[in-house]
Amino acid sequence: MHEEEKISDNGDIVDDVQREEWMQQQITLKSRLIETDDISFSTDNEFTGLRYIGGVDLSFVKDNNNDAIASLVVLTYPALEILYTDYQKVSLDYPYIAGFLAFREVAPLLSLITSLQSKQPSIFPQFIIVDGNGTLHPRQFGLACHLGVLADVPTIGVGKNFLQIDDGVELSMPHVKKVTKDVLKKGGDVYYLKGQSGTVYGAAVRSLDTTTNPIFVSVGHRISLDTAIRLVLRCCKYRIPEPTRQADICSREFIRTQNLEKRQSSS
DNA sequence: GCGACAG
DNA sequence: ATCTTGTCGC
Repeated sequence: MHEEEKISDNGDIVDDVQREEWMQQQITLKSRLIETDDISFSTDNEFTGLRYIGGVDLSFVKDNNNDAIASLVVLTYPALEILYTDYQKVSLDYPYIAGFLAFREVAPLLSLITSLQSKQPSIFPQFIIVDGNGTLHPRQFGLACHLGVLADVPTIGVGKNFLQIDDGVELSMPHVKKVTKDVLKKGGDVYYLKGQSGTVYGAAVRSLDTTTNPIFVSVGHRISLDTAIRLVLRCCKYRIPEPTRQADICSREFIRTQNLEKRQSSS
């Protein structure tokens, strides 16, 4: 019993063949990726014309790796008030594997987006912040890119932890961890994550003066890195930008009420 | 070969 | 991602 496969609770297997196929899909879809501003509002200081911002996230039920709550919220800009929330209980098909997060999470998120599109197109978000990386990825095609391309909507990737990329010591975990603490001294400070090849994958950003740990911002789709960073900073009331923070709160809240119902029905 | 590894 | 209370400080 010696295997290099990852087996999820529902029996699906991810072997080297599957990985290879997924890698090809990422490379193929990447040809459709747009890394420049292709948005319906201005990039001036006020972001004139920007009114609706989306956020997506998944939360998990403890003791169960396959069942999750996917949520989508729409906030107003610049007030950042919640205008719309939707969530869906989903059962995931594949386990989490670094570099292949999209194959686990993209389907339910896409479903929430298309649902909003048909239900209330008038408040459809002008971009969506995704809980996970975009081009800050070994093949420069993380979840935020994947979702952006499939939905054809501008997206920004925001990760809470750094994903190691194989492109020189500059992008090694220890180096980034050190430099990041050294360079990011106040809210709004930015450190570009550039590999030995010269590629800029994304940036470590300090959200606020009051928070030390950076967030990792990268291009998702149809937004340049610098615009993405400016937008994310405008969305930060706390370390995590409001769109994904509210989406996270939304799905956790649902899980909490589910647990309460269980207690009541079993007692 | 061994460890690292978004959520 | 999730398991988890208090606690130190502005």
